[in-house]
Order: sequence, then structure tokens, then C-alpha cells
Amino acid sequence: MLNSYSSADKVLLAVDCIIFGFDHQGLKILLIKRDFEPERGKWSLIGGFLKRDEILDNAAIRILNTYTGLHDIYMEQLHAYSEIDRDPVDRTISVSYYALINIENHNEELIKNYHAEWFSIADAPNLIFDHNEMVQHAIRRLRYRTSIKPIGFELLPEKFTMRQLLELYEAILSKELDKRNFISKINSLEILNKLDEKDMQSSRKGSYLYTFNKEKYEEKLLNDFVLNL
Amino acid sequence: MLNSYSSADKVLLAVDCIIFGFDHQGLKILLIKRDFEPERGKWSLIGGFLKRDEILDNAAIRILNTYTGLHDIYMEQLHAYSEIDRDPVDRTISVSYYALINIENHNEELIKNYHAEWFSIADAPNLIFDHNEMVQHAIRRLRYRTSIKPIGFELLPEKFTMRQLLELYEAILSKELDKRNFISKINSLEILNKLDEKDMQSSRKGSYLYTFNKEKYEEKLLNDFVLNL
DNA sequence: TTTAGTAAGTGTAAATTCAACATTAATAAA
DNA sequence: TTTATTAATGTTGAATTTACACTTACTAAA
Repeated sequence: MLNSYSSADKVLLAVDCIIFGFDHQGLKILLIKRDFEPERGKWSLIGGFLKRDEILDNAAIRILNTYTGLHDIYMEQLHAYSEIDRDPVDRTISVSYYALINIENHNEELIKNYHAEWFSIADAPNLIFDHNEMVQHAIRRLRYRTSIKPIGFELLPEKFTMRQLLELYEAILSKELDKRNFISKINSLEILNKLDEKDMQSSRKGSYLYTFNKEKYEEKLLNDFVLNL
Repeated sequence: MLNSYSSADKVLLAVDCIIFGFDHQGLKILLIKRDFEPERGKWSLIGGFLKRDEILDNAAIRILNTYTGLHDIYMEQLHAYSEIDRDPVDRTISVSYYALINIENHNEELIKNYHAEWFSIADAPNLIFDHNEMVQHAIRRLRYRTSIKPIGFELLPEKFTMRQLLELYEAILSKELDKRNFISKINSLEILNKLDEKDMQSSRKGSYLYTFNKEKYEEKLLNDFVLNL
């Protein structure tokens, strides 16, 4: 019968998180070296099981917090993966989430305890189960989202330079962008605050620092603007 | 422990399908009046439970087939819904899929047996559980997809007029489109075959019929073209 | 057979957006 | 004070998008 509630078909639900970070070397993801079975010693996404009294979004948040100590992070559900033998131990369906975090903010301590490490997208190791596929999927989605609305600010420190922002977008989209065109597009969105302060690390001249203006951004979002980079 | 496989937290996984169709009256969805508990007598999406030996995509296909008799239909996974009490009988996570079908092709018999009916998007009844939310979500996604690549052909009969195509897009995007601009954009994609045949229903003059050229379309898709309507 | 009516079919010009490109400005270090 | 280094800035041509209205082809009715 199509609509019977049968406990015979109950399954485990896992949540796996693709955690993106960004630094001078480009776009990175956070992976752990598993010190538990199955696949002990291999690399995987961070993940865990959904609890009976928990919704998926919260499970994702809990897992992210467990491994990084972070709160209030932008996460988005991606996809449910359900191949029969994707997990060799028990039938497990996994729902993936991706998160964008400022790589400077995570808790070093926790990362170390869990044998977690940041890897550049380009040279990440092979992952267990279908986690490679999840990562590819997440990268596609991130590119996509980025071309529609400017998420990605989550990946930068609070104050950032135009160059940092440009490099972030170049890393996400994995293509070069014209500096002048990029800056004028970003400026035309009017979602940044230009500070009086300069960052003197990068040059003699120094470059102005900006912050992200969340109110203006939220306002714009309602009108569904498109960022054509 | 974060990573233990505990059967205590196993849950039921449901699949719910948002089935879109299109006719002269606009965009429609297929709903059933439940003759089973819970919520007997109320309207809902068609759905069912994932079986232990089945992947989600196949469950969605199976469910669609059960209610419509159709095969080989474009379906896309949408989202996993996991509110604790979304289903009052047992903890159930539902993964939604949406499908586009040609409203003429479905099996009348089956539809009748299952008390299924087509409803215009605008005046669909209130649905059980979180199904209203699922529908809204699916409409957003459909609009979105449509603006990127021309799905939507699935919703038309094999031979169709430019006017029908235009009206389909207007229904999906729920805005008026300029006839001449629309036609020239569609033509520039070169994915239609213009037939010698005319449809004489709509006017004295008659309007040319077209078919969708699947090969050319697949070819184009590789280049990720954008349809800017 | 002529006429009237209806939707189909078609093109152009203005406005906007996009893409390409190079020079000057500010500063710290030598 | 000179030098070296990166930041900051604007313009022009090309491409795309939008707005817009008349003629054509045909059928049905007179």
C-alpha cells in the first residue's frame, strides 16, 4: 500500500556540511580525517546524524558549531543523497548543507581536536562515500548563488579591501574579472560602506577598507537584483 | 556521540511531488483528495514513502507513475522538509520533487481512481501538512529554471503554436511578455522546428505549428545559455 | 464574389548594459 | 628627493534589450 506508515522502511538521516572558507590562497573547504569507523583515517566532510527531535537546519547548525565553535552562520540546504549503498554500515540518506565562514574566525582548538584541516578546492584529497560529489555540487551552487546575489561577504573579515572582495569573487567563479568593471558594479549596488581607514599591508599607497551594509543589502534583496559578473 | 549509528533516530522518509501541467487556463498542479488517514478528505500533493531498497529519484518516479501512468518525465529534487510535527502520525522527513507534464497525456482513469484533480495555481485549495509551502517553493524554482533554460516544453503538446509557448511562459513567470521580442529570442535559440502545418483553431489566418528540437536543445545546453525573458 | 473581422507575422530605432582598456595618485622605503 | 608599488579612476564602442504599430493571410458572412 502506497500510503502506509511502516517502520520497516525507516532510515537513518545524516547531514553533511560543505564548509567554505577563503584566504589569500583562495577558496577552501574544511575536511576531517576520520578517527572513527567506517573509513577511519580517510578524509570526509564534517557530518552527523539527525536526531529525532531536531530539524535538518538545526542539525546542520549543530554540526557546524561542534567542529568550528561558530554560531549564526549562513547555511543553505543543498540536496538529499540516497544511493542504496552510499554508506556501507546502514542505509543512510544524507542531506547536504553548505556554509560560508570567515576562515579567521574558526576555533583552532576544535579544529585540531577533530583532526580537521582546510584544503584548497583544487587540491583537496579524495573523500569517502559520495562526498566528492557533494563538494562539486556545492561549488556549482555557490557559483550560481554568487552570480545572483552577493553572498560571499561571509567569507571575508569584517573590514576588507576591494581587492580582497575581487579576489574572493574570482576564486568562487574561478575566472578573472576586470577590476574597474567589478568595482563599479559593486559600487552601483550601494551595499558597502567605505571607511576612512586604510589597509596598509598590501601597498605603499594603502587601500580603503569597506564594511558590508547589511540593512541596505536586505532592502535590495527584496527586489531580487542580479549581479552580472 | 556525534557519529554513532543508532537505530533510535531512524525516521520515515516520504517523497512528495509537485506536478505541473498547463492548458489554456494557465499553469496547474495535480492534487489528490485523500481517502486515507491522516487528514482524510483533505487535499494534498501526491506522495508516498521511500522504500528501503529504493533511491529518492526512483521513489519520485514511481509515485508519479502510480498516479498518472506516465514514464520518462522530467523531475527535479527540490528540498527536504523536516519540521518535527509536520506529519502528525510519525516523524517523517519529506523530500519534494517537481515534475512538468503535458496535461493531455495523463491517464484519466488513474486520476479518477485516486480522486486526483488539476487545479489552477491561483485557486488551489489549502493543502495538508507543509504542502502549501512546498508548492510555493516549487513555483519559485520553476520560474527560476525557466529563466535560465527552456524547460517548459514538457508542458505543451508535441505540436504547438508560438502563442501557446508565449502563454506558457507568461503563466510560469506570471508577467506579460512582448510578443515580438519573445518570438525573436526563441527563434535565436534555434531549438524549434517550424512545420508546414497550421493550427486553425485560434484564427482565420491560422498559425504555424512548431515542434521542439531535442537534439539542438541538448547541444545548446552544454553551453549553458541563458534565456533572458 | 466581395467584404469584414481576426489573430498572425514581422522590423526598427532608442536606451541600456557590457566589455575593453591605460593613466594618474598616494605613499613608504631607499 | 627619487623610486617603486599598488590603488583609484572614466570613456568609448559593441552588444543587448526594450518599446512599439502596421500589414498579411485567411475564413466566414453577407
